[in-house]
Amino acid sequence: MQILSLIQDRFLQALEGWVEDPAQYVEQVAVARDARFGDYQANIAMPLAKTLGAKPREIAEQIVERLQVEDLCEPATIAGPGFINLKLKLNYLGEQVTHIAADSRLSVGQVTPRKYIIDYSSPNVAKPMHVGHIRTTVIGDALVRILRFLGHQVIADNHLGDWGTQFGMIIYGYKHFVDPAAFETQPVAELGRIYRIVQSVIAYQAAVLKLPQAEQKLALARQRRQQLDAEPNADAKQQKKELKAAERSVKAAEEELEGLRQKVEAVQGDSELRSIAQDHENIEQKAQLETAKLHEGHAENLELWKKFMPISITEIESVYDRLGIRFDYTYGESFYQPMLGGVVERLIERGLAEENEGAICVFLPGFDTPMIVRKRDGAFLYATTDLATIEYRMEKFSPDAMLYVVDHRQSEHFEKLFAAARAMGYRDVELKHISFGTVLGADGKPFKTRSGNVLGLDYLLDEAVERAYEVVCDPARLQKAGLELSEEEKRHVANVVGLGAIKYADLSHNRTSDYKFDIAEMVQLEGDTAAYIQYMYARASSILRKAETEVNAANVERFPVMLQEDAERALALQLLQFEDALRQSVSEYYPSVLAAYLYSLARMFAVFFDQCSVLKADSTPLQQSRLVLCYATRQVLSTGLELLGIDVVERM
RNA sequence: GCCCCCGUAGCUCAGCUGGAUAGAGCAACGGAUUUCUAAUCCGUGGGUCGCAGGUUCGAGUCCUGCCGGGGGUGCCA
Repeated sequence: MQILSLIQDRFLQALEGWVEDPAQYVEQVAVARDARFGDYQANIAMPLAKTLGAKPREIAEQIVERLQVEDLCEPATIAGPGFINLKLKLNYLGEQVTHIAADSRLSVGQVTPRKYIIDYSSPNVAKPMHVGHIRTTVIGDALVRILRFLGHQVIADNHLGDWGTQFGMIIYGYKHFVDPAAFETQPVAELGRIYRIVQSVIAYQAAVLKLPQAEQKLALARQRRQQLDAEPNADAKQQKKELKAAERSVKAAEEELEGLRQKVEAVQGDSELRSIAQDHENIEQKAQLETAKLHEGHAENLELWKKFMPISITEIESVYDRLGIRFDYTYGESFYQPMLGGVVERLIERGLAEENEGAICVFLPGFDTPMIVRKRDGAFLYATTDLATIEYRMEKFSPDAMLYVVDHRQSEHFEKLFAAARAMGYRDVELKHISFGTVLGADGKPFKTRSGNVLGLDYLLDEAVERAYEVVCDPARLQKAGLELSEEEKRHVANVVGLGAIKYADLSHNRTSDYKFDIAEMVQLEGDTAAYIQYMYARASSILRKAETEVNAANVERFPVMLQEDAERALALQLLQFEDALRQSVSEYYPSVLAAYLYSLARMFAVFFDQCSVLKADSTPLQQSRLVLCYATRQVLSTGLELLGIDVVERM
């Protein structure tokens, strides 16, 4: 049920043969901004007034005269300068609610299928997953689910970082610091420990080298600021500007210095790390050497890589299992590695790439820096891998679209990548970077612990589930709600609510904005949260369980929907807009549109619940009508949440 | 230097292709409970939509400049 496009079609018919290019005006038909105006509004008389050379209100009258919507709407009204307002008929609304309730697809039509490849999550193997992986994983998963539900063919591809420099670090660490017993019993934890050792020492050694320079930079910045203070410039505006700039560089230098000192302190304050740092000079280069050896096919390193891969992947998969996320393919970087030389050769052959300062570069119009596909030392880069990936995917899957769910910092990379792909001849495929903002901590800076470490994703999920348990399974609350749950059920509910809280907090924000990751807030379970929506689902389920009349998809036709109260009408209208919400959420790939729709639906159900008693309704037909509303709401809520990757429970 | 993104209520954020009096949630205050699960509902207060111009019948939304914040910027991913 695409109610909006249905109404737009009627306007199209009304305008056809009268105005030129009516389609552009029909776009101006939308859901009413304010319910007092009606359900839908058409803002097309004003722009038409100009082209037709008449007064907008007269145009509006003519449109209304030509418009045929008697089967759907009450007579159209004209307001203000020429707004045309429409209100759906009650019996039409009611019939449509019945259709939704009776249909397993909730009256959502099938689209003309396209083939999508969605590239998301893509963690680096052998590095712990952290908060930074939430967005790409959760947004990508939601897009996969929604597109599939609409009838598209979707290939979910996890482009693992399994060939990068982190392996050199682990290989080096394994060769020198492994505790064989620990590796035997707890390989994941031991690899994590090794990785952190090497990473800290690399950061430490780099920091020690940079420290004097950073101190000098700070001193210079302070000096500059003092100078500006002491010698007023004739140009006051210029003076102010320079002073601001000086302030900024002082602040930046202070922060940089502080960061370096923390890295130094992290190692010097730990006797084991301190001695490792002393015994392993230039550990970064040594790790890089191990990476290079791996890439060259060095037997021992390749063996170690093969040994580490399944360990890491098992760990990553355990997180996906918790989150209910599945991929069709996990072709990591290593998969494309044998193709990279060929990609570069083809680029050169076709005149797209050339050597510059020893590197092979693709110069693209509109960019002031080239895309480098082979370094001076012969190594390939991620741009090379990404081009190989596009070639491979086009060859193997010939998709209509490839979406990359990757954070906004890589936008320039994707612009170049797509430009290069176009130059290679891939013109008929939609290539799109689904970029998203940064996850921030309470301080408004990228989410980290005080010590500057990132928190493991597993830990964050545990934390959310634990908090959810405290709130949802608070004994006083359960007693008040009259719920007796076994410990097992409580755990289940906490899990569903906690994981839902994390996913919803992410998905309900516009993906392009940064957002603050605050577990306490998202698991507070009030307001615009997953728990609120899940709660409304549970309440609807509860009513349906208690009702004497069993209402389900197979029998709803027998119970006509009557919409007497405003709350019932508003709920019905919202139910009708489900498909519009789904379509809109994937038109520019914003799952937040669906999240906002579901929250509105849940709110409208709450008002309905408050104002319209179902079990104590005045008559049996009215009760049955309301049961159908509960049933339809319940179905749309659970289906919608499922499309966001969020579960529901029958009682909570 | 150049490029990209952002700036909306005390806080966290919506605001689709320009449309009528800019919306939620949290926090504050006041109401509603012999509850179909009050994690609820109703109400009140709270805004120069960063600033200044411009385009338009109409601008939070589009254009230009400025201020403020963040990110990126040839051999990391």
